[in-house]
Amino acid sequence: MPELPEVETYRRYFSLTSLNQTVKEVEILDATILRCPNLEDFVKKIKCSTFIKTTRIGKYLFVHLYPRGVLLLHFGMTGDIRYNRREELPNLAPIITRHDRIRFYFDSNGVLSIISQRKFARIEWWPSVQDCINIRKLGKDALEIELNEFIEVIQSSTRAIKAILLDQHRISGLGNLYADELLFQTQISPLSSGNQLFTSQIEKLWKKMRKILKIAVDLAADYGKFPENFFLFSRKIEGVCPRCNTKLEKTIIGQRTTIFCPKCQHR
DNA sequence: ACGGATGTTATTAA
DNA sequence: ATTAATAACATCCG
Repeated sequence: MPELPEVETYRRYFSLTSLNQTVKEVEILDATILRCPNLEDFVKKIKCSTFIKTTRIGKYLFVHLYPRGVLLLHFGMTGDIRYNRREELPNLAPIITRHDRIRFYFDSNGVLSIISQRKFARIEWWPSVQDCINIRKLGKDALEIELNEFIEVIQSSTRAIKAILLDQHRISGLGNLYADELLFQTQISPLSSGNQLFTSQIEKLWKKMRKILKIAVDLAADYGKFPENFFLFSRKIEGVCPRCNTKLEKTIIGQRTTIFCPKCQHR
């Protein structure tokens, strides 16, 4: 679900289906994900706008509006988008549409639905992408950050490396699953302090991070198609290390369940 | 029935 | 300023 590769996949889907379309109506099925005090005001900003471009930074998808502003889509723990022709909607099974929260009806006969099962998603209007990044203090995207910046981010912190990787203010895009994947593939303990890692280890992390994310993006974040040596297939609390067969350990870092091999991933 | 889940934010405290 | 711990958000799944 929605870490960087998933959001990039949504972005591509959005671009293929909903770009250069003008919003005729905004349907609010559940306002929770808007976190917006004034729904009318929100609708007014979107209505009659055209979706002209998409940008993704980390787990955030931005949709540029003509004539003004951008729409931020964040999916939280669960979420998706789905495009239909208007006449298809009534015929869709309830299990498909059950968690649709917001719908954009275009002046073509298309409809884009924003799905959020747990309502942890957020949709916000911003004047520009940069305003949003500045105010939310969003870190560089995991596929954009350069090696020297990455080294600086890691080495300037005493925190556990896993907590740094998950901190969207430092690097944006990695979530719990990919952070564990990355640390396993680089054989680095999630408990290692950032400032205690060797530069060579951080360089390895950076290269592997790019590699893993690119593979995932190329496979449209479809786990079923991932290389079979990926850690996520072994990442279970009762699991064993695919490399050495040692029982995997579980701990909590950065408020998130962390699973790693105590033998392969040295501190 | 209860605990946990791929995410973020506010609050509080050290 | 940085870090860490905790709760909250809302729902589904096993």
